[in-house]
Order: sequence, then structure tokens, then C-alpha cells
Amino acid sequence: MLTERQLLILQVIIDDFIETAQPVGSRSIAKKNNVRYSSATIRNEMADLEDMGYLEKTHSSSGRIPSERGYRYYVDHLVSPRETAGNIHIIRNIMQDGLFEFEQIVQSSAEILSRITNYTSIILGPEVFETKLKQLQIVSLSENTAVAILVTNTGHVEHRSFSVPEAIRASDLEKMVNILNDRLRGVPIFKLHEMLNTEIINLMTKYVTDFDTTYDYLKAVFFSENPVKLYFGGKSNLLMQPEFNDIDKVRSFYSMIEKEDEIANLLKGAADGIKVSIGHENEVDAIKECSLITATYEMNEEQMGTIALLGPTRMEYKKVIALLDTLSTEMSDVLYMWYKNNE
Amino acid sequence: MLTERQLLILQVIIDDFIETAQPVGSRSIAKKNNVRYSSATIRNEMADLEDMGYLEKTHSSSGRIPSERGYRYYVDHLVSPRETAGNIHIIRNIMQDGLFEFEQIVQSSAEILSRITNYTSIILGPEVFETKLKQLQIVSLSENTAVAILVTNTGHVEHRSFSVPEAIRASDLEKMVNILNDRLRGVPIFKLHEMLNTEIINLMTKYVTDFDTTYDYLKAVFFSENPVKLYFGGKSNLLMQPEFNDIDKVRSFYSMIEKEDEIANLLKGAADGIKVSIGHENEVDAIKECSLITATYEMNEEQMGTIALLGPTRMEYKKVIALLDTLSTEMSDVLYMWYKNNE
DNA sequence: CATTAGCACTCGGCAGGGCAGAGTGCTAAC
DNA sequence: GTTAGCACTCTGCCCTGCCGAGTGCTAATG
Repeated sequence: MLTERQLLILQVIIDDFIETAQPVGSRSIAKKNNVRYSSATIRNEMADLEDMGYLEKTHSSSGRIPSERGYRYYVDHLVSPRETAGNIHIIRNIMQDGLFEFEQIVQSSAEILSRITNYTSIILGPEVFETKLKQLQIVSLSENTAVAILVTNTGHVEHRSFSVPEAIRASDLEKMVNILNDRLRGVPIFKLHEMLNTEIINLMTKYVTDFDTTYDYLKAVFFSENPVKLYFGGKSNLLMQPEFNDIDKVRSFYSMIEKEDEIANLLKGAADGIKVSIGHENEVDAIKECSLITATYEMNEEQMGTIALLGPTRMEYKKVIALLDTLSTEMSDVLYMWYKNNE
Repeated sequence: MLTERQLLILQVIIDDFIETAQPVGSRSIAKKNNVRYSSATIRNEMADLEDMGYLEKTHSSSGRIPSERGYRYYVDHLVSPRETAGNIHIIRNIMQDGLFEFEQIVQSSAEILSRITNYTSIILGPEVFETKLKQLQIVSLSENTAVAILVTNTGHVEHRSFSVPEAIRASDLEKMVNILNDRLRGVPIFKLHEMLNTEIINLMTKYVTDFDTTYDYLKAVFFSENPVKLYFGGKSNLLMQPEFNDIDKVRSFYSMIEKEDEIANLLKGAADGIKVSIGHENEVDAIKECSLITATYEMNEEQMGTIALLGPTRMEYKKVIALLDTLSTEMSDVLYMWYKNNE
């Protein structure tokens, strides 16, 4: 257990290091006006904190820097989320602005998030899971091409162009779409597949000639798994951090960032609430010298997506945690409103 | 005017430097088996080439590197575009694969382009200019929200969610959309605005109550300028180039790359055919140490978009120029087929 | 007279040494 | 328990000397 004084010193060191990225020496701590001990005392305490694993030295006579364990302690015990008044306003503003362009909201949230924090922001989702089908449609473009459009109750639109095989009659397609619309409107997207395979098939065979081909085709067009979307903001922000002065780190890091699917998996597992992964707590190698802070947002108590910030382990945890907290509840609120509107 | 021998030497130097990124010395040139002169002779010629501005030294006793003027000469006189058999196949494959998912074609073209070349690829467009309206539609989501969908004959789908003001009646909206569909189907997108303002207005006022509000609203929803899309491939490829060993260059470069609108402007002006901009020929500061090669692609003889590759001035011009040449004609072909299909 | 061999010279890069500054750990004094 | 003081350690920087790669010039060559 840490004494009051050790706590204070740990806090000061971490705050200082987060700000300056330089090892912190005992003398500079002693100079702070909320510290009333001499540098010698502080040196002793620092040695103890190092023994306990909260601090590290970069070399034998350097100042101390926080260890990952130190950050962990800091985040768990010394950070009390309290948002700055300015930010909440900015966030509110984005949120209210274009309520009706969901993807744009997400994109600009990501951008603003990265601008406020100077880290890289990643937003996953929203998953189309809980949303319901509003309308299916096929618009024919020419004799043998058409575009299929799927609209959900959240205003999300998916579309896909395809070629219409000779074997399929336009009238059959139309019939099928009509039936599907009839039966599937209001059905949650994730149930579509199931419904199709059970209830709808029987119905269709009755009305549509050459059912099999047409059905297979439609299924492929409408219900192909489409990858969850990732939105990035400030991808180059991390470059500016002094820990990325080493060009090779930059290289390995950025070749990783380009692999969107890995990132998506990383964020997909996120638990409810805010979670902080510090350095080696992360499972992906390329970000083992970074911290990842994730927050989820939800709609009507159903988790929809994840907001994350990626920065160096020397991250402004206080600020960032508060910010993500605000943003995620704000997004959830907006989504809830939306949901109620469209019920 | 350059002598035969100078030409040879210039070519060898540039080829060598493009490969190794190291200054080229007279001895190493003399060793090549297509060079039959001693290192002393070559030194003399190199001095002359330097006087003429085609070569540079990094310091007084270093080997030579090509100047920008040298590259220019190289590109203009020494590059004869001839594509490698392998690449054209790869390209054909992408092109035929998913003819019906245009945006995906473009995206994966960008990715493959960057993978073959190890540079950063940028594709602009396709512009929706020459394409024609196929269908407008409004799907109502709830009492006061709806989503507007616009489909073009190329299978391109635009959509936008919006809130329906109290003042507007659903029936009016519907009527308007019907009229618009009637009158505007087949009209090129770029003429929509004009047509609306002249012919359609009169017609509408007759049938729709409270015309003004509704009209303004629809116009905003359907015909808002939407920015041209940029597709990137291999953004981090340039990091791997040795000229980016300097972290500050990397920083300024990447903060520039993030400004999509600037890049878009850069590519928008591209003339027909292939154009090579070397180093300071580029107007944007951040890429004054890079070369940008642009090629346009067209549909039915109308320019639609631009493909570009961004690399260090020490770029594999031969390979890249051939590649872009193939890709742009290939894309144009595909688009032409598409066009004929949908006429 | 164009080409080449030879040589003096230049410069970058690297390793080693010396020095200043920041910081520690320990001991002894308060 | 706290602090002052001192010896010690390590980094970063600059300076030096040296090696190797490459040039430019001159004089010899076919």
C-alpha cells in the first residue's frame, strides 16, 4: 500500500512526464509548490516506488519515468473523470448539428476527437445489428444490370450493383422484392437471414418461377456480410509525439494501422464502459508502446459501436478519459432520441 | 545537345540511383558491361553533365545524383513506355472481377497499384458529371425523418437522411418526387440544377401546395454538391523509402496528405494523358521532394477522373508510367463497356 | 586528339576521448 | 524521520584523427 506522500510523488511524476516526455528528477519535483519535502527525501521515496515497480529509470543516473504498472495505478486510483466545460460544448455541437447524417456525424466526431486530443481516434460502427429493415428495392439500370438498395429504419442505406443473369426474369425479381418487402419490413437486420431461410422460402416458391436461381442471387446481393466501418481521425497525429522520433517505430506502426480488419477486431471485443489498455496490455504487437482507450456507445441499451483513442503510453489519461466518457454518452443519447423517433 | 555517350552515362546513373538511392561514382559505372570507357573518361563526362545541370553532387567529392532537370530529361527522352506482361494481367483481372461495384473497383485498383509499385496511389473520382439520373426516391423513416436516395445510370447511389419540417406535407413531397422522376429521368447530373430552375419550377407550382419551402428543402437534399471522392492506397508506403529517413520530412508530408481537399485540387486539374511532375515542378510544398504521376481515365471520351502515383523523385519512372498507362486505358475501356450497356 | 593511368585532394562517417550537466545513492548531521 | 552534502554515474556534445570513396587534374598513351 502506498503512503500519502508516495501517492503525491507518483502523481506529480506522471503528470510531469505526460507533459514533458522527459525523465523527472527529484529536484524538479521538490520545486513544485504543493510538495514540501527536500529533494533527498523525494529521492528516497522514488527509490521505493521503483522497487515496487511503479517507476523506472532510463539509465542508472537518470530521472524516473512511470512504468506501465505506474500508469495502471495512476489510471485506476488517481484519475477522477471530470470533463472540462469547453469540450462538452464542442461535442454537443457536433451531435446536434447534423443528426440526420449518421455517417458524417461519426466521421466528424472522429476528426474533432483527434483534433482536441492530438492523438489518433478510431470509431467502429455503428453496427447495423439492432436496426430494422425499412425497405428493399431494385432499380434496373439496363437490360442486364441493376442496383439493389436496402434502407434501414436508422436511415442507413446499403447498395450494390450487380449484373442480372439471363436466367432471371425481371418480373420475377420484382415479385420477389415485393414479397420480401411485405414480409420483412420492420425485421431486425440480423434476423433477416434466419427469416429468409425459414418462413419466406415457402411463400416464394409458390409465386416465383425458377425460384432457386433467383433466390440465390438475391440473397447474395442483399445479405452479403458487409464489413463494419472504421472511421479514423488524425492518423498522422501520433507522428508528432516525441516517442515516435524513431523512424522504425513509425514504420512498423503505420503498416499496422493500414490493416483495418485487425483494428476492427481489436475494437470489436470492447466491453461496456471505458477501458484503458496500457502498453503491453495490448495484444497487438505494433501498439505495445501505445495506450488504447475504448468507450462503447449504445442505442436503446444495445451496444452499437466503439470509440477509441490511440496514443503513446504517455497519454493525457485524465483529459482523454473524460472526453471519451462524455462523447460516448452523448452519442448514446443522440441515438436513443433517434430510436424513439423511428419506432 | 547530348552526345551518345553522355546519354548512356546519364541513363546508367539514373537507373542506378533509382535502384540504390546512393550517389553513383565513376568507377561503378565503368564496371557495367555495357559501358566501355574508363572511369576517368566517365568522370570527365560527368563533370560536363553536371555543368549542363543534369547531375548534382551531394558534396564536393561524392558521386553524382540526378538533378530534377536530369530526371526531366530522363522521363522525356529515355523512357519508352512498355508494360510488363505480368502487370497487365493483374490489372485485367481486377477490372473484370467486379465490374458492378464501381467504388470497390476503384478502391482495389488503388490498393493494388500501391502494392505493385510500393508508392502511394491516389485515385480521384469518378466524377458523377456525365452520368444520368436514373431515379429519385424518398423513403420515410418516421413521422419527421426520411432518407432521400438518388440513383444514377452508372449504378452510383447517393443518399442523405434528413428531418422533414412540420410545414411540409408528406403528400406534397411524394408528388414532387414523382414529378421530378418523370421529368428528370435520363438527364445528366450536371444539368439537374439548371433544369430544376427553369423548366420544372413552373410545373411544380401548379401541383404542390406550399411550394417554396418544399422545393428549397428538396433541392438542398438532392442536389447538394458532394465532394469528389479520393481513394488512397498504400499511404504508408512512402515511409519505407530511404529519403524519408528524416522524421521531420515524414511529419510535414503526412500532415499534408491528410488534407484531402488540397490533394483533390491537385489532381483535379490533370490534363489528358499521362503527366509527370518532378520535385519542385509540383506546386504544393509538402511534395516538392516527390514526383507525382497522373493519368486520366475517361468514359465515352469524357474525362471522368484521375489516377495518380506519388513517390520520391527517385521513382521508377519506367515501370510506373507503363503501369499507369495500362491502368488508365483499362479503366476507360471498362467504363465504356458499362456506358454502352446502360445507354 | 580522344582516352586513360596516376596521384593529390576533399569530404563524410565513424570511433575514441574529454568535458559539462543532470541526477542518483549514500552517509552523516540535524 | 528529514535533510545537506558529496562522490559517482551516465548522457549528450564537441573535437580529433583516421579510413574509404570519389573527384579533378595532369601527363602519358595509342
